[in-house]
Amino acid sequence: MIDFKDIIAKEIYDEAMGLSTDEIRDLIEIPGDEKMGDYAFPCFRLAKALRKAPQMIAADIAGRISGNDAFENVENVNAYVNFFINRAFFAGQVIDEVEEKGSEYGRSDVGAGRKVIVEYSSPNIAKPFHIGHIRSTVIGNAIYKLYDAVGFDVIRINHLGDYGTQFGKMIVAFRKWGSEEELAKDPIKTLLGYYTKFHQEAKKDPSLEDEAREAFVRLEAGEPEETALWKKFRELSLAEFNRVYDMLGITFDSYAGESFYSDKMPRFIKELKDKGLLIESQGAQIVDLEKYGMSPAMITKSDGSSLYVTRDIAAAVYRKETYDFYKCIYVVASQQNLHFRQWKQVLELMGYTWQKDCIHVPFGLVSLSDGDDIKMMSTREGTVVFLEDVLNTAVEKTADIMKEKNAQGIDIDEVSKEVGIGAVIFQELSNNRIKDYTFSWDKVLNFDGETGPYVQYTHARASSVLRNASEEEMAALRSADIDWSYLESDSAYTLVKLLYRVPEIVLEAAEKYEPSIVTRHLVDIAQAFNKFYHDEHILVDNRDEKLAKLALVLASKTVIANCLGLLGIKAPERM
RNA sequence: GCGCGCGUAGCUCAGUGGAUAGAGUGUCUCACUCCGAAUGAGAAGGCCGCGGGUUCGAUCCCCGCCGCGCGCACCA
Repeated sequence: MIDFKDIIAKEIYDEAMGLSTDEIRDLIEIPGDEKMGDYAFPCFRLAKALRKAPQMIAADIAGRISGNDAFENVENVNAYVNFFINRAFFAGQVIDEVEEKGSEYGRSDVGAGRKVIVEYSSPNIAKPFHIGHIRSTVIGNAIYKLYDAVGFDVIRINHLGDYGTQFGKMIVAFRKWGSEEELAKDPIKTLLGYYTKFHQEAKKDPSLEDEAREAFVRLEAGEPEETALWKKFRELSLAEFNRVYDMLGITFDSYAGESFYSDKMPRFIKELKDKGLLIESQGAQIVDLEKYGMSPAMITKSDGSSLYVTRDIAAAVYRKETYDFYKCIYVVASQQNLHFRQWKQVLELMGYTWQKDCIHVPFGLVSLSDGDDIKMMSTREGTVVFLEDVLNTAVEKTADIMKEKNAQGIDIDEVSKEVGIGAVIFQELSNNRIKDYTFSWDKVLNFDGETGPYVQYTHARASSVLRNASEEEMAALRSADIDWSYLESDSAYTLVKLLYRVPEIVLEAAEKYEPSIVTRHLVDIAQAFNKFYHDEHILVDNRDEKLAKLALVLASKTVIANCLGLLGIKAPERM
């Protein structure tokens, strides 16, 4: 694919500037306003070296460059040299490339031969899969797809929260108030009920907390009764989680959660002791991190049982030894920033220099609106919105809209799932992941404007246009020489430029662990396509013009589908 | 109190050390005898939290405030 920045940098290069072509390349900008050209080179930085006003330098450079096929015009405006691309030439280059690569367009192989682990979703067993969990699940899945797209070998791990004192609580609660029949009917809601009750009762009778810790100690020691209960909770929960994962189209390579590491911890506790890092404090074993401005990392509690950090240390080393990863990415809420800093510091102190390849990818908090108040979701308080309910409601609403619009010849059951669930995923991936947000039914069920359904609609619309072309014309798109000069309009050109940038957008999104970069670009493409669609008639009588425009429609459809795929969203042909 | 993050249009959010700071939504208009109106066009809406500093140039980088959120050893 043609690289304009490269061409421009070589044209601009002059020894007296004191800049390498790479440095020049980095200075090249894409102006916000199309009237300023497609690429622009600001000359402010050269003023000192050349001892000339930036405006003069720009004029000199613009005057020097001429006769390059890639550009229609090069001119200077104030201190900028503005480059105008030869539109027909450019459209041909981009559309041919998309046509040739098809579903591979946007992908690359920069990560070839290297392994990346993405840990995401990681819900707590025996607790509801609520709207807060959508973040790690959907962002993590998109990051997996992005890394896969740029060529890495990706291992997806669902680090289930299937261990810890909370299971002591659950076991105690079940023994005191539980019943098998209730549990079988609606496992998670029932378990949540026990859990909530435990916390209510524990306020009155604090000895319950001790009882719970004791139960967890017995679980960790492998006592049969506690282990059997724990296994039951885990199986019932996983079955429910899988229902949601199926709806979202998400799978994992490993469900090795916290419990998986329970028998791997003694080695590290010994190692910490041998390395002189472990100190006893109030009966517990800790690593002092005061030097690093952090509170201590607790490795074992005074009753000898393990903690989160301990299990994460074991998990990290196990993964390094098992997979020899290039990067291990943890998609976990920003609330746990301190935990990850502590944990990385402990690994560093243990001499594991690869801890630098462990990357915490944080995201903001989801809260609930409660009248005028905004509050956190709390499993303990029982104030949660279930993700499954959100997905189902979105699907129902989509089906209603489709019926309203008299969708005929369309499988409403199938498509309403693709669109409804796509809407929820898209919404989740729209903003920078670090932003907090308040869950709102109105927002998640809005399908107008910058939304998933809008992008999918654009895809369906493009598909519809292509259905109106004859088989012979569709075949001609692949074989015939196309006259790209029919794609020189502003709206066609804006669209072509956005298609062109997709591979670099995908790479940037992967490097920044930021799927919203793709989401935003996708919206831009959809907007540009719709503008093109309104501005110009595609199925015109002139065969050459029709073929050129159809080729652009086909390329747009391909790119939209590819990008939706990267986000884990389907691209329906009709809706 | 300390640490981390956030603060841009009424609301939800993009954005970059550079040209006149952009979308969506909401409000008010306009466009379906025409390839899909879940669409497009237009109007209106801004001390880019406040004050310093660095720079030829700061919404962006640095420092200090203010506001909000999260976190700060026997939860995860």
